[in-house]
This record gives sequence, C-alpha cells and structure tokens, in this order.
Amino acid sequence: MPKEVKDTLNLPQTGFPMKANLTQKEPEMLKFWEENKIYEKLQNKNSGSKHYILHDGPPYANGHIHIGHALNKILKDIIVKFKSMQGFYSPYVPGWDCHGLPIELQVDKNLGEKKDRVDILEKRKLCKEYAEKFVDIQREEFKRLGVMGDWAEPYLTMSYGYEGTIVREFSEFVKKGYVYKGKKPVHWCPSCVTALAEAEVEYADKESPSVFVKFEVKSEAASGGSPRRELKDILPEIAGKKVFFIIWTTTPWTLPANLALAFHPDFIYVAVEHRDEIYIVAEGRLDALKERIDLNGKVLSKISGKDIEGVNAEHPFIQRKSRAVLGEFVSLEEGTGIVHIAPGHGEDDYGIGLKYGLDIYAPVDDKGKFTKQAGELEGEFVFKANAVIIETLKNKNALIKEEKITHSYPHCWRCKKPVIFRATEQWFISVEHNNLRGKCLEEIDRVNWIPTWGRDRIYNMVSSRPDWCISRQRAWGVPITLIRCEGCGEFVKKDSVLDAITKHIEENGADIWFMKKAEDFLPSGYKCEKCSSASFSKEMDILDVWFDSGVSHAAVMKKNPKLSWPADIYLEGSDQHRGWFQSSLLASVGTKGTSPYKTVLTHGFVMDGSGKKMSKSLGNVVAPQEVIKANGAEILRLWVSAEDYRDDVRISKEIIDRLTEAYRKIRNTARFLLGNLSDFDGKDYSNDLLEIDRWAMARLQTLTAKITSAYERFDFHEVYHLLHNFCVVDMSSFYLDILKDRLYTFKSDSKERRAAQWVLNRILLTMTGLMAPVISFTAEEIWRFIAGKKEESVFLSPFPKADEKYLDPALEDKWAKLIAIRNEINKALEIKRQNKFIGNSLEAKVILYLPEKAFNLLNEYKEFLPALFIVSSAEARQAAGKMDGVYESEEIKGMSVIVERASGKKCERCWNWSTSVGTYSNAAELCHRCYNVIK
RNA sequence: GGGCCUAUAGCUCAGAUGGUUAGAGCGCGCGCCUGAUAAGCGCGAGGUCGAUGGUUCGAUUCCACCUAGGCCCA
Repeated sequence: MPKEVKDTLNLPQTGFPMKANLTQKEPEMLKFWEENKIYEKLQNKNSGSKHYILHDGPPYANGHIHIGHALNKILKDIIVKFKSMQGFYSPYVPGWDCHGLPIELQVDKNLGEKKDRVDILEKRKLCKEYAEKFVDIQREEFKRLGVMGDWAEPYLTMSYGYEGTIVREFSEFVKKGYVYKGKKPVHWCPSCVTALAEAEVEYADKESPSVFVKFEVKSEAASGGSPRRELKDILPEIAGKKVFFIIWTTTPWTLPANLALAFHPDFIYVAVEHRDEIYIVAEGRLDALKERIDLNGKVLSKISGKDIEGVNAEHPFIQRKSRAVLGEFVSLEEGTGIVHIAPGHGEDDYGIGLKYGLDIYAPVDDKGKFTKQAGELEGEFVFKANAVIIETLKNKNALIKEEKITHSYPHCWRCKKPVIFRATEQWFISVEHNNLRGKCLEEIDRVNWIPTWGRDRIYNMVSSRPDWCISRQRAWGVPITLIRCEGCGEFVKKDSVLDAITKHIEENGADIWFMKKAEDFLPSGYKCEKCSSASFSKEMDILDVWFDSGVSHAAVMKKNPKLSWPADIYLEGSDQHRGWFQSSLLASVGTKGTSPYKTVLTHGFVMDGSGKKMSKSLGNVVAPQEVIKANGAEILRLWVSAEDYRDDVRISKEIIDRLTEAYRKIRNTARFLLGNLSDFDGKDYSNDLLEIDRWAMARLQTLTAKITSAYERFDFHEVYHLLHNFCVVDMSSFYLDILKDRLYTFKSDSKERRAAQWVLNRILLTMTGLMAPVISFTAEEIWRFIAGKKEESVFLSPFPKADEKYLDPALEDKWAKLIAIRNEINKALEIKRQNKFIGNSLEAKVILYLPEKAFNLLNEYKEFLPALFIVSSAEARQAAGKMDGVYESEEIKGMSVIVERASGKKCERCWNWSTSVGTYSNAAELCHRCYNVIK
C-alpha cells in the first residue's frame, strides 16, 4: 500500500540534472550559441536601440591567457550581456595588440643565429604569423570562457586598415605640430639595442659599485677665464687649502659624461676638514658620512646651497670644468647632498642640463660601449668600464671610498639585463604643445572613474609625465612614416605627402614602407622645398606600440560601423592608468580634443589565496585553463562576480571550493523549481495567491530591483551575494520548504497548488534572467527546460524588471516578524530533537506563549501556523507569566514555546500527524485532508 | 624613495554622520530527515574589525605613524 500512496503525490520531476557536469556541458552550450547565432540575433534585436559601447582594450597577442585575462574578459562580458538583455545595442568587438618587441624577440629567438641576417620583410612576416597564431589561441580561450562577441571579426593592430589609421593619426600629430625629434636620455637596452618605453622597464635588484668621488674646486684666475664666482670669496676660512666637492654615485661609468654637480638650493653645506684637505658636503648628511667615509674633521664654515651656484670644479680625470648647479631633486636620503650630473645619462640630469644649457652629452654607442669621444675608454662596455674608471679615480687620488651595493635598478623587460640611460635621437610627442597636458587634465575631470580614486591616479601621472617618446629602433611595428631630405636634413611635413603615405599604408599595409624607396612615396620629381635637393631617405624607426593601441578609438570605434564614438566604457586592470587609458587619452585629445571614453572602470590584479602575487618561482600560479578543466568556466565566471574587483582579488582552492558549493545551491534551487513545474499548465493563477505567495513575489521583486541596481553600479559581487542568499535564505530554507506540503500533497490541479506553481514559474524565469550575465551556461541550460518560454535563448529574453504590482515592503516587514518567531520555534524544536523527544518537526505540536503584539500577529494566521512552522499542530496563546520547563526565547522577550508530541497518528501520505488518521475504514493510513484529495 | 589603493570570522562579502551583545552566506561542529537524495532541514561554535599612538565622555568607524600586501613610477 505505501507505494500506491506515494504514487498519489505530486513529487518533483525533471530531466534537469543535479550534477552540472560543466566541463562537458559548456562546449555543447558554446556550440549552440555559435550555430544558432545567438550573439548576432541579439545584435539584430537591439540594432535600433540606444548604444552602449564597451570598447575592448587589446591584450598582447603572445602566450596563452592567464587568470588576469579571464577576470578582465568575464567582467566585460557580464556588462555587455546585462546591457544587451536590457535592450541596449551593445556589440562587443574584441581586439589584439599585435606589434611590438616581445613578439619580435620571440621570433629572433626562434631564428637563432640567423636573426641578424634575415631581411626585415621576412622578419615582419614571421612576426605577423606568430601574432596570428596567438590571436587564434587566445580567441579560443576567450570564447571558452563563455564570452560573447564579434569573434569572427576582431580588430588587429596589424591589419592594413588599422595600420593605416595608425599612420593617419600619427600624421595628424605631425600636422598639428606635436611631433619633434630630439636628443634625450631614454632607457636603453644595450643587449636588445633599442630604446625602451617606461612600460618596458622592470626594476630588479642589481649589485653596483658605490663610490665617493672628489671634485676639486679650483680658482678660475689660473685658467684665465671670465670672472666667476669663487668659493674662496664666499668662504674665506678655506683660503689656501685644497677644497673638494664630494659626490656619491653607483654608476661610475657616467662620470666621463659628467658636466655638472647639483646642490639643493635650500640645503646647508658644510666645509669640513679632512686631514689637510677640505670636503664640502650637505650638513644633513654629515652624521651619516662620519661613519661612511670617516669624515670627522672640524666644520670650518657653512654655506647655503644656492650660494654655491656657478662655482666651478675640476673633473677628476678629464680636462673639463664641472659646474655647480641647483636642483630640487637633490635629497638627503643617501649620498652627500651633492649629485653628479651627466645630462646624457639621467632624467633629472637631462632636465637640469636643459635648464643650464649644458650639452646632452653621452659618449656611449647603441651597444653600450664608449665612443671615440671617451678617449681611452673607447670600445669598453659601460658596466665593465666601472672598474677601469674606479682605477683611474684611485690613481688620480679622487676616490674616497669604494663599496658594493645591491639596489633596485632598471632592467629590460625582455632580456632581463640591466639597462642604461643614454641620450639618443628620438621622436617625441610634446605634451606641452597646444597645451595637450592641460587639455588631458581637463578631460580627466569629465570622465567617470570607477573606483573614484582612478581620477587622482591618472591625474597625477599625466601632470608629471614627460613628453611621449614614440620611436623604437626595431622591425616589428608601424614605421614612423616621415621622409627626410638628404640635402638639408629637414623632414617633409606637407599635408599632401603625409596623406599620400597614409593611403599607401591603408591599401598595402605597413610593409610597403620597407619595400619601396623614399622617392616612391613622393610626387614624381619632388624637390625639397627648403634646399631643392631631390635626394630623400625614409625614417626607419618604428612607433611605440602604445601609440598603436592608443589610437584604437579611431581605428575601431570610428571605423567599425557597428560602433560609435566616444565609448561608454573602457574596462581594464589598474595598470592601464599609465598604459592604455593614458595613451588613448593623449591620442584622442591630441587629434580630436576630447576623451575617447565616458567611464573608465578598473579592476585589481589576481593574487593567490594569501594575497600574494602569483609567480612561477613561488609556484602559486592558478591557470584559468586548469580551473576550467577541473570545475568549468562557469565557476570562474561565478568567481569573477563574487570577488570585489576594485581591490586585488584572490583565488585559491578553498575559494573555488566555496564557490562550487554556492553554485550547486543555485543550481539545485533552479532544479527544484523545474521539478515542481513539470505539470504546470501555464495559466494565470495570480488571483489565487496565498499571503505567503505574495510575500515570495514581493521578495522576488525586491531581489530583482537590488540585482538590477547592482549590475548598473557594476557591483557584481552584490549580484552574487543577493542571488545566493535569495536561494538559500528566502527560497530553500523557507518558502520552498514550506511549499513542499502544498506542492506534493494537494490535488495536482487545485487552485492552491497551481497558485504556488504560478509563483515558482515567475521565480524561475526571473532568477534565470538575473543570473544570465554571470552564470551564462547554467542560465541557458535552465532556459531550455523552462516550458512555454518564447525566446530560443535566455539572452534574447528581456532582462527581468521588478513588477511594482508585487512590491510590498509592509508585507515583507510583517513576514520578517513571522520569520523571527519561526526561528525561535526552531530553537525550541531543536532542543527536543537533541533530547530524542522528536525527530522530524512534523512529530511535534507547538504551543506558543507570546507578548500581545506578537500574539495578535499570529492570530491572523491561525490556520496557517502548522504549515508555516512545518509542525503538525501549532497554537498561539497570550503570554501568561513565567512557566517552568519551557523554552524561553532570548530574542523575543516574553515569548516561550512548549513542544509536545503531536496527537493522533502519522498520515502515511502527507506525514503530518493527525487524529483523523485511522478514521477511514477504506484508507486507515490517511488523514482527513489526504483522504479528500484521493477519494 | 614618490603617487594611488587595500587590510572586518577559515572563505567571499555587509556594516556603522563615531554610541547598547559587529552582521550574512558558505565552510566547520552536533543533530534531524530520507518524497530536491553525490540533495533538503535545524541548532551551535568562530571576530581584542592589521599594529601603535592621538582626538573624543566614547573609535573597529576620524587623524597620524607603523606593518603587511598590491598597481604604477623612480
């Protein structure tokens, strides 16, 4: 008999599997989206609507994607899907950054010894193939994450059209007068033989010599020079003695290029006796130097830094004067408070060189060897020359102390070798010309920065950044398409010539620059307008890749007819405040006057479980491919939404395990809903709702409103928490648990059961839509099981809207009180359960003693109380003073609970205990209620 | 060294214009159920709110400094 009784119940039925099996299912879902062109249909559907353009920052086409790429692309995908479901026209055109040193070096590595013999066009071809290979690899990896977009038509910075735009934008800068060629010390890698962008330099510890060097202060009269400032005039105490300025440096090899000594204008300098000589150092360094260089002599006199300006010293081993100059950058952190200045070998040095009109002197060639100008040192590699120079200093009695020091020093990002600062001929975009810097700063204040501190970060950077060095002495990139007159050295900057070159590149790609002669880019018979020479040469430097990606706003947003300008949002890691956000801003403001983006959202970096950065050496790297293999891309997507990306985010096995649990809960909640809707007829039962059903509907609307707002604020971790809490708290442990009795035991087509199903259906549809931007695979999988849905994909359905008809804060408040009472009953029941007095709560009958307010509230629900508390019988009474042996609530003052065994017998069908069980001769095991259902 | 940022239970996150025992979910522990079952339900234990000073009647919340961590720069 029991079996037959069970057959009369309406138990959940669904083919929707409990086990997600994501690793296997996800590829099937991807195939479904691709074959059925869901992304394309979504675009068509929204084609007439308001645009919401997220412009993709191009990842570098080298290597497999790492976890940071996954974070970035999934965040973008969540936004694009949310906006699209909301009805915005929001196409996503992904792109790749294809030119640049890393690829070229990889190709060089593959070429081995042949690298220097191979033709530039051949090398460029190999670079192109290399980039194409990784574009394909990364494209598949990005698609595997469930990211929707124009994957068939991405933008590549190496496509002809894009290269053409780079040249056109560069020409714009030339025409507007921003571009100049100058000598300037730049980071230079002697090993890679190239200038490096700031972004291409890494800091690492290096051991360097640390030397204190004497520069003798000599009287000018002896050399017969013009009347100059004489130290002995200022400091009469030192007359007749040998006086030295003392400097400290960790780069002795820059001493041959020394042209000056810098003093801080506000520091006090002291003349100290040292044996029979006098040393001059900053007063603030005296204590440290006493120990360091044994400077213990008597302080003879003091002088302000600004009074030393103009005094000349003698270079320790070259026949040359070294001038005393002033610099605010001089610090008392280390050294002597006097800084050796080589304008060709340092940034501050360069600045001061310009100010004092010093030569930007750098007698070092592109391989890091001294040139003829350096005399005896010619041919010596700079770092090796350190030893030679130290020896020379010793011989000249100019060396005070020599030590080794390990300090943070710039290294080449590719070859990892130490780099040098070296003045070279480079191309620059001036940030002062046309007030570019000022305009950028103004634009920064018009942009919405998320988080808000992004504004301060980029503002400070732009405020202090130097001119943009845009040239590179390399092969794999877009050439600086300028033509130089061999006669006078002037560059041809005529608009018509620049435009013709742009056209050439647009049609044939940048390779054409390397195939043809300079004259081929000029009108036939062209002669230099200045000197009438007919002999020309091409500039052979290429452009910084940051210029490539910086003009994506023009190459993609302006040119792709699907897109529009400016972008609504740029979204990248916070390192891009210096990188792409800045190069894009400069590139756009320089030529168009305004920012290319309205909003810039940044995320942090992915750290390991303890917040440390990932590195191969630490062995704490988490690869997205492995998470996908073990848990599925869906878990990665859930992870992205669960973490607060404003700060750095963490990933670890525990985090993934927790999320997998959370995922199961969400999935099972959906499964339960589906199971109980298998026989739903789809009709409207909204007029038959019980109050608890209206409560559930109210909660659902609140959830919808909160989640929508969270998406709009880009607070995706709130989406995750809200959704999960709704499943756990409101649904699983409360509403659905209570509903089981109605769903299972009531007549299948009863109004009460249908009303519940109607609500469940609404919950399922809404939840599925709400989760879709984040857990897309699962949302789509659920969607397939939903009966009577209209759209073939959840992404073609509109994003859920809160139905105001069901919003009911008063009802929610009222039920919050009921739930609080229910929680107290659970505590009382638990005590009895632990005592083995009851097992299942249906074995219990509860009698509640309540304070007046609570009593009045419960009195409204007399008939519903057993269902609400999931007990067989419940009765509320007015509190009647203190009683012994009953549960007294701590949370609700004056509430106590008596738990008794339910009277009667257990109904074999609904499991409730009732005195009516056994009263039916033809169905002795049933209660009154069940008897009436199945009679 | 400079700019910007972060630090609340094992994990992911809330929170307070400064004011009673700092919240949620997960995990964990102990049970119940076996009609969501590689599920479901209940109860419970976990936090000197990174450290130290200061302002205040009162600070985890404001300020300073420090420590740890991150991005960018030198």
